[in-house]
Amino acid sequence: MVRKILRKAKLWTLKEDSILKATIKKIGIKNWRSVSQDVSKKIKIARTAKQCRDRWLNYLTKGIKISAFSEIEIKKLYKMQKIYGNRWLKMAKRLPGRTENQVKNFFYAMIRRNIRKFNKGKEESEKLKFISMDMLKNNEVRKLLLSKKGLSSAKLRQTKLSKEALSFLKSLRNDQKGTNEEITKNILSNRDIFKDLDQSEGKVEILENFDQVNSDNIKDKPSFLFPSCILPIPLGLSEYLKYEMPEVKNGEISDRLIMKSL
DNA sequence: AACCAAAGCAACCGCCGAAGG
DNA sequence: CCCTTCGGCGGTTGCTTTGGT
Repeated sequence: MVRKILRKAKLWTLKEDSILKATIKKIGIKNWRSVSQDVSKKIKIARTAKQCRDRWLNYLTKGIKISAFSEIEIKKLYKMQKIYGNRWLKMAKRLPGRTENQVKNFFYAMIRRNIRKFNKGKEESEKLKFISMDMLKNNEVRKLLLSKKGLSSAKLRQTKLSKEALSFLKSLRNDQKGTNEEITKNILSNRDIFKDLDQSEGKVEILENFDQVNSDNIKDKPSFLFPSCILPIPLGLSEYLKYEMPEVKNGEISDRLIMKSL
C-alpha cells in the first residue's frame, strides 16, 4: 500500500460548485455517496462523499456569512468557548450564518498567532507549544492565547508565564501519551529505516526506493508518494520533521529522501 | 521591487458512534 | 448480536494572500 503523507488541497471551482449544488437539489443531502458519484462523473475529478459534504456544509449552504467576525460575535465566541470548550458546532449554531469550520479556524488561528508572538525571540526552553484546547482552562494562559489581534507583538514577546501557569501546562502535557517530540524521537530511534540517523545534524536519510513518484509533482511542494514502510508517522509531525525533495538527475529521480528534524 | 514569513482560510482526514444488514 | 459502512465532528495541513523589510 502506498499513500500520500502530505495532502494536497484541491480548491473547488465555480463550475464544480454549481454542479454540486444542482446534484444536491436533485438527490438531497441524505446520501452523500450518490452525490459524490454523480458529481465526480460530471466534473471528471474524484470528489469523495466527505469532500462533497464538507464543501456543502462549510461553504455552499445558504446564509453563510463570509465577512470577518464582528466584535459582538467575538465577544460571544469567547464566552461560549468557556462553556463549550472545543464543541465548535454548538458554538456555530448560536451564531447565525457561521459554520463550525469558521469558528474552529477563528480559535486555532488566534492561538497560533499569539503563540508565535509570544515565542518570538525567546529561548527554546521558554517557548510555548500548543498542546490542546485544554490550555485555555488556565486563566493566565487563556488571556495570553486569546489576546486580541491588535495587541502589539512586543507586549506579547515580553510576557512571561508564572510558575503556576507553567506547572499547569506541564501537567497537561503529562496527560498526553507523549508529545510529538517524544513520538518523533521514538520513531527515529526504533525504526530500521532511520538507522542512518546522524543525531548531531538531525538528518535522516531514507534509502529505500520510492514505490512510485509522479514527476509532475516534483516541481512544487513535496506531494510525492512515500514508501509504505514509513507510514506510521503520526499526524502533526510536520512541525518536527522536514522532508526535502529527492534529487532529480537527468530526469531520473534519486531514491534518496532526506528528512530533517527541525 | 523582490523576497519571505506570517496570517487567513478552505480543504483534508482520522476517529468514533450510529445505522443497517 | 457482529460486521461494515456512513457521516458528524474536531483537529491538522497547505494553498493563497497579506504585510513587513
